[in-house]
Amino acid sequence: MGMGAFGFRRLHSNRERKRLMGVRVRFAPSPTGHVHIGNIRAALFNWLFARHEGGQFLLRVEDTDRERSTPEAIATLLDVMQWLGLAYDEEPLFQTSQEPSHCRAAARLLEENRAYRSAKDGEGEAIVFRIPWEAEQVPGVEVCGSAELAVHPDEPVEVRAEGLGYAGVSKKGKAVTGGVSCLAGFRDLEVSDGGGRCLLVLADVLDRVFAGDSLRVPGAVCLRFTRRAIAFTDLVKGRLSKPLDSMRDFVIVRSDGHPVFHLGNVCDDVTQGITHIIRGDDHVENTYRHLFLFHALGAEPPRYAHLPMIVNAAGKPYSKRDGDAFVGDFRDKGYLPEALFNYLALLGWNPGDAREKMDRAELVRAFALDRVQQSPARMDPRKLLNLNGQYMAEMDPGAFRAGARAVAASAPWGDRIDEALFGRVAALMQTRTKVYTDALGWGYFFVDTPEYDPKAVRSLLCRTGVAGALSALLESLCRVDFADVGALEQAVQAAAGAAGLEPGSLNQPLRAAVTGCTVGAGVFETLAVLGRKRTLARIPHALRLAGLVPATGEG
RNA sequence: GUCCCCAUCGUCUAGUGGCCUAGGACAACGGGUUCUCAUCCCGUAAACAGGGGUUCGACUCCCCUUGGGGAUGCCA
Repeated sequence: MGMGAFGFRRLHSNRERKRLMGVRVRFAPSPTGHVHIGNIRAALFNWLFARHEGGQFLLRVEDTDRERSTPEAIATLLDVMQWLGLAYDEEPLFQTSQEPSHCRAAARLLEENRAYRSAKDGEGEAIVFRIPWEAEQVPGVEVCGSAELAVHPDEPVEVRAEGLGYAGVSKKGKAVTGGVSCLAGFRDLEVSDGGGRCLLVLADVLDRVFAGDSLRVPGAVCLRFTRRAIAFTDLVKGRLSKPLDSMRDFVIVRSDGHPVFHLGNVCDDVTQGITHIIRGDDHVENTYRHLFLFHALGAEPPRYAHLPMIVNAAGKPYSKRDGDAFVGDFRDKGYLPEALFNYLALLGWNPGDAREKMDRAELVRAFALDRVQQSPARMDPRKLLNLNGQYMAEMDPGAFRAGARAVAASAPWGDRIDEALFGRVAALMQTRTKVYTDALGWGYFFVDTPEYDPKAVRSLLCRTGVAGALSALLESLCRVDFADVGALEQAVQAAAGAAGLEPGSLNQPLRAAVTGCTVGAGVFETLAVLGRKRTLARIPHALRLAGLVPATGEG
């Protein structure tokens, strides 16, 4: 509350802090294939969270896998995001452009002795990040108490700066060689043999070991140490932790000089000022490591929210190789982005009430990470189809027509579409359409002779009295106004009545005769759209097909 | 092997110790409305993985088992 410069500075820094604390999230796909449903769902949750919080949603293209990253994959990624309405703020950051900065960070870590060079398998020297021995300085690291680990005496315990190597004991008493565990996992370590004699006290040799010495301790059966763990509170899973003795130092720069994912990812999160990381829970293991990296880089780690995976019909998580889960395929199959968006939002999240059909604004308003599910979800194509049908039924007729028209263009009859007629058909079919590709079945409106379903022809047209009634109907239809649905209905009912048929019982046979199939919009509306010419031509054609009147030259 | 995570109808889910005789949605099935289909309406079937605790009381808390997934890469 002071005055003058001090007060002003305070105000300024508060504003500055507020700017820095505004929510900034990112979607960080690697463009190595088609974006699948699981990825895009993560993007969507990031987007919803950012919009709900009034924050920023950033895009980062993690294209450091130069072998497999392609410009095409980047293009489809952007395309699909735009289609789904996942607009990002600021310019996308391409990770490869950050490589110099990643390398500088690695150099600094090396200088500060937080990382070291290591040659392995004759691959040259990579830079490896060390889980710090002084781990307690890292927020989230806690002491769990003393721990004991049985080791197999046949294999020596190896102590090196890179970590502790030892063989565990399997249930059957065999030696199981694990990898090397980071030294930081074994505070106060004492190695002892079967007689309980202490073979080694780590503290006594620590300086030597970090200086490069490596020790082999044969005949050990027990490791006694103080266990430490790294913990964090996940916004969806709650408190998560992992003991350090189950971790190992990890490579941050390959021997070819290129930084690896862990370094790049963390550096970019720092430079982009990311406040919340929302990603698939296949990343929780990475988080434990990244927490150490953030600290070593002198940065505050972001909050984390790990989303459960979306699994396929077989119950397996979607992978980049699962072609069938490519988001773009849903567009091609005739789904509406709004519907897919809505459906995906409900996969692993719910608003806490019975609402399901929710538009974007509603989802943004309702979205909260604490209502995200902890268990994996399986995609249900039938529910998506149902939801899509709801959206289609309610959408703007002009938009529906345009969408259906685009799909119809790829039909065999797509090059013979009368636009005015198409408009009438679309209006007629909209409420009963589930996906745009349903329009592929509208061909009978646009071709001279539709394809007839033989079963329908047989079962409907061969009924007693039907052939006669249809022939009689042919006469009266010559005089009916086809624009008058009521008049059409009257004519059909009259023909049925005259033939001694139940009212309405001529409807399905008539439908089969003029459309070739058994389902569709109301038969009189269909007739009206079809028009007199095609109706009059098709009825006798169908009767001939059914063998009810003699063929007259044409097949 | 080790470590981490997860577990309610076929599927998505509600449920935060008594309101649960476990609710909803999609799908399924039956019925009604309608000329068919879709819509709409009514109804039926369908789940707390198993075992131990804790508690007066457990779907809810703890432990174990089982099952699933992830990590354990100089992939991201």
